[in-house]
Amino acid sequence: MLISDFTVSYGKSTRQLFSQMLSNVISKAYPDADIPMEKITASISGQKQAHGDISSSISFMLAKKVGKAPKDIAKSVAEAIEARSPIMKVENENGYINAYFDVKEYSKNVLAEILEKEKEGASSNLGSGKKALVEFPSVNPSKPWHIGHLRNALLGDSIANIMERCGYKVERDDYIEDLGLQIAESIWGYMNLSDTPDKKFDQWLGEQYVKVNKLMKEKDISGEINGILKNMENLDTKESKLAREVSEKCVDAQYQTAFNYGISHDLRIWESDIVRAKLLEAAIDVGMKKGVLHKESEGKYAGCIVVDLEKMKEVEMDFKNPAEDTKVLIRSNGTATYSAKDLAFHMWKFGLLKDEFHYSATDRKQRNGKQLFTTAEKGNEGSFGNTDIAVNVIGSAQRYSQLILKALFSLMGYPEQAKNIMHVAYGEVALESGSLSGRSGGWIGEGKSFTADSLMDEAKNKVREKVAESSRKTKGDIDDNTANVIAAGAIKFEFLKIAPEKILTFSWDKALDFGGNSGPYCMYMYTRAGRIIEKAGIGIPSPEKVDYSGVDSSAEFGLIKLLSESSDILEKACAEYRPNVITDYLIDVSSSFSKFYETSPVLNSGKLLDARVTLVAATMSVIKDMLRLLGIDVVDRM
RNA sequence: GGGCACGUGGCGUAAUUUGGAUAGCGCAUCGGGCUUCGGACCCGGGGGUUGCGGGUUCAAAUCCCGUCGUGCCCGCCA
Repeated sequence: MLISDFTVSYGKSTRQLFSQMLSNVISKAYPDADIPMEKITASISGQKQAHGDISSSISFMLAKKVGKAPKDIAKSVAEAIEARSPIMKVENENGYINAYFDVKEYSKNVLAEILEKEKEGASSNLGSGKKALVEFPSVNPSKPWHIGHLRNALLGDSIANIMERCGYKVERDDYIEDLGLQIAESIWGYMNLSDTPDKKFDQWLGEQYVKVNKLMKEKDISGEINGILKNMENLDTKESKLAREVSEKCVDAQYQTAFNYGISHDLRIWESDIVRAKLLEAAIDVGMKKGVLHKESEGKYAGCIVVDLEKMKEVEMDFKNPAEDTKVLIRSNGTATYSAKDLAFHMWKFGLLKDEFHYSATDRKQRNGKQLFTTAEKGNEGSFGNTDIAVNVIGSAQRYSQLILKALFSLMGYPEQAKNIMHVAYGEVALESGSLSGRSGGWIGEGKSFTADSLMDEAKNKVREKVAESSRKTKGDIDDNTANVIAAGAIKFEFLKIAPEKILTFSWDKALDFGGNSGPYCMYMYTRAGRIIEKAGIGIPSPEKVDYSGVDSSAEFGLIKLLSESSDILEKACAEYRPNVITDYLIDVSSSFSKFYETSPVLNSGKLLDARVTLVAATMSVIKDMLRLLGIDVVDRM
């Protein structure tokens, strides 16, 4: 039987085997205890510990039920268990039941599995048969991406990668709000300031936007801007056409940044096309017909279409926030609030409204090689939307509005969809001093600006510096593409290793520190490993034929056990929408590998050569694979 | 006023969702290691009452109650 015939990874199947062994003994010895299988499985701790290779704390739970001491239970259970490969023996210690692996057998199977599935990498069927639509970063088309937008985009991109690997059919969408006030202000500047674009368009536009906002404080131009805003909403006006044109130029410039970072999308969705497709009217219509929304005839909200928040409390338990009991969806002047637009957009996402979009393919190059589509005035039908899960990568500041959205879905009779709106609420990116405000231009900074572009430039400079100072063998030379890959890897890792919900306080020193727990550290271990394989000059032995009986050092077997967890790590990262699960694992694997090669020579290891070369190859495969999930490439030399 | 999130050595963080054996790692600091598979590395030392106070439990960073601090949110802004 091939390793790849296992439906779950070898590491996981070994743990399942242990659960089963425990369950068999326990159900016989303590038939009245009624311990469900899940409890047994949950009692088994991971492989990164000193007591046995895996261990269970189930005796403590049993102790209460059967009125015996945990130690005695553990002893009797451990003695009753019949070992089955790869679990070689089971012992009790302080009430815990510890299993020990057959090192030879376990090593062979783990490495064989990794090398057999080299191309596929870690895998899971968590999402098979389901579609997930991941929306990110949905930046206003009036400025360049700053480091806050970058955090959003990196989270979105890697979550999309992770879900894709878990079997979801993934669509990556970017929602572009080209009809908002910010754009009206930009357009005013575009029409009234005599500047001409002399740099990357998003940068130029963003700086101009800040100028307009300064000007607004000096003289009253808000009337003119409101006039532009109003005209923009009518799609036939020259203001509207200009807004779309300027926005497109800006988004194209933003996507140059995305390209440099290796972030890709499937579809751009324009707010003006949502208006064109009349999604909003359709959504409000549904809401009215279902009696969820109604038009107020008197009082404070006379003339508005609103939803009663008291009703929402019935469907959404967490909904305790609002000070008022009414939420406006359509203003008395007929324009839509953010919540209304969000409702319509999400109904489209779930295929609850007829898809009236026109789609057209762009010729924009993407790093993933896939074609980027856009909604457009004219175009074809497409197979977008119709998702099972909507993953929204949006700042935690918008928790409340995301909650309203979910509650609206519940009220309108879509409880399943409400449950499947996943808000990946990430903490803001803060500066050590000041804020990243777009309006006041905090992102421009003093000296270095806090844009994704300038971060990349700084990181590339740092990479070149590092190469020049430390490398004896690469002659201090590095091509631009390699510098880009390393710089992007460093930045991505740095951002993704912080748990999403935490505030990320940006500092140049930290961002450009390539030592310790960093992307370059993992990449470096990969290149070192590559050189070892190269020098060994025996290719990669077939794991089936390798003799692992010499594997005994804890560093070596520890690494092998760690490698066997990659699919579980993938699944955990996916279920929790937390790429930092993967960065942590990568640090573990990389430092484990580092310890291994410091202590265990490969090239002069005699009989162990085949086994160790195989281990090095498998480690490379896992590092590369996990980095790929984060959107990070490896390099051969650095 | 109400809601949500966060609080872990000097600094940055992991483990909290699913309670388990000695709270893991990086930076900084002190001391070691390149004629031995590339030093963006490794080894060792010092540094923690996991904000505080209670409670539950054989077992609490983790669960419950209270409290303090920080941030965000509660609009006919988006």
